[in-house]
Amino acid sequence: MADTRRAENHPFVRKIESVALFDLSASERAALAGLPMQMADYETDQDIVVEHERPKRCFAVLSGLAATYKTTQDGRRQVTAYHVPGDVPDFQSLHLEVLDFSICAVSPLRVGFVTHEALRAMFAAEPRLGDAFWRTTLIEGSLAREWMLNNGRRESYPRMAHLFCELMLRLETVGLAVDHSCQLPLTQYELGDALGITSVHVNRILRELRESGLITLSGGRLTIHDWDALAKAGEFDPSYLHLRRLDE
Amino acid sequence: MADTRRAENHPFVRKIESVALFDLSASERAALAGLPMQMADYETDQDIVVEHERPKRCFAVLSGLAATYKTTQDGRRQVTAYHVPGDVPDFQSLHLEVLDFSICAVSPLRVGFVTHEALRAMFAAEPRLGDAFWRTTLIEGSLAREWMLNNGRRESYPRMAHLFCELMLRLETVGLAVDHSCQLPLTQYELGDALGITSVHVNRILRELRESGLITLSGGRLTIHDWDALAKAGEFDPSYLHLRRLDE
DNA sequence: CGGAGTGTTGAGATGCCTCAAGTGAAGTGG
DNA sequence: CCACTTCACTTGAGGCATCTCAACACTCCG
Repeated sequence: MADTRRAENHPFVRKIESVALFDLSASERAALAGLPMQMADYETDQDIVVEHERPKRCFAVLSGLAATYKTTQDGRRQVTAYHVPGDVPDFQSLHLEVLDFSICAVSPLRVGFVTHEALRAMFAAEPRLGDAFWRTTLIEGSLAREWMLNNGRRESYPRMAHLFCELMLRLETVGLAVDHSCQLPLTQYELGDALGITSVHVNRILRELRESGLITLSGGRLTIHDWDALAKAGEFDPSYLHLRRLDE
Repeated sequence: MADTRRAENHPFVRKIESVALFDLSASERAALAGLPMQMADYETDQDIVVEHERPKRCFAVLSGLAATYKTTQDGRRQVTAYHVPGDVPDFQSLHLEVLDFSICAVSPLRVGFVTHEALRAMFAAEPRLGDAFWRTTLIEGSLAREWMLNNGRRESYPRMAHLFCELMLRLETVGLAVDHSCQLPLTQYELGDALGITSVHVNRILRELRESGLITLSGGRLTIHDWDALAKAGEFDPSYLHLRRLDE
């Protein structure tokens, strides 16, 4: 009983259960929970992995927020994804040896490293888990496409509204948001890096959103006061998140 | 001998050989070449699949160019990827049942449909092929991130330069470009949809690129006159394409 | 010959950027 | 406990990249 409970709370088990299209067997659960993980802590703005590295292991976010980003030669930065607890942001390093992005902590961050070797052994023993992890990378691709549409074709007001809807929903699914309110320790500069705009402009749009009564973002906490209005402003349709409960 | 040659020329064999990290065995080659494919032809602007569908099969591009795109509610369009012969643009439908994007022909297009069933059977019999296809979806993810950086953080002149470099290189790897010149039947409107700008602005930037002596694009043909200068203008570093010959 | 789609160019509008100054809160060291 | 620094946030003013609207040219095709 104690073992079962421990497995349920294991980040991998939680993640795969929320993503897989099947119910986990006892042995699959045990395989996930039994993965040898090496813990590590990072402070805000520290990089976990950087572009051009050839990692021999992946990591799972255990607590805190992480961001994948790339930069231009003159140092302009684009965040391409945010990662919440349970995510395995560099999972692709298992198949693409050279990283084409960096990942940094956007808050104090705890991660668990798992060697490629251990993951490959697990997938050999439990092939359905390989499919489930594959699914997670495909969902990340879906988010990327939605970001491209959002950043490419929406002005900054709806763009920001859309991002807040996505983050709130994703944080809710991992229990980090209640009543449309969550910790969101992003600086305005970082928000700009995700939205492709300037921190100055972030500030102005944020004020507009606040004055419209849709949200407040201060002290590292985001609160959505009018979800429906925000979703409408951001043309937010969560189907691209491929959440299981919405699939049925 | 005749069989071997046929297998070599099969689009799946070519694609996987260019992407996989191992050399294909005879049985893997046979499995790929033996996949039952249903051919179909599309005219420019026709959709092959559309958002919210639940396809029971994937398709490979056999000849022509295809584009993945999404639209906002008011009909603004963002192209998120282009697909050259050999690509399997909706491969993810194998694991994500509902499509979150549409794919259309941007030129007369020939595709080959393969049922999910046949693909799954092949992966069960030849697990390494599953890994290789997985790799293709991860490479697509890498392209998506580079596009996000490009569209989010570069102005339209370098942005367009970057896109042309990518397309030329990808078309070269499938033998559709020689001497930095290739068929590229994109309208200026469509280019704008990929770059997140207006067709009017595409026209002006195109003129600048032409007047700088970097490229000409007319009559559906793109020619790069000064590759080094174009790559420099677009800050183009091909490592994100994960081409095998560049990996070593 | 006429119509439709694409490309071209101009002129004015605007969303977002740049630069700059100033506020406020948190942390540090004397 | 108070200067002092630092860093994020805030706001204004002017500039620029890109958009919108509009007219017109060109090519293809029925």
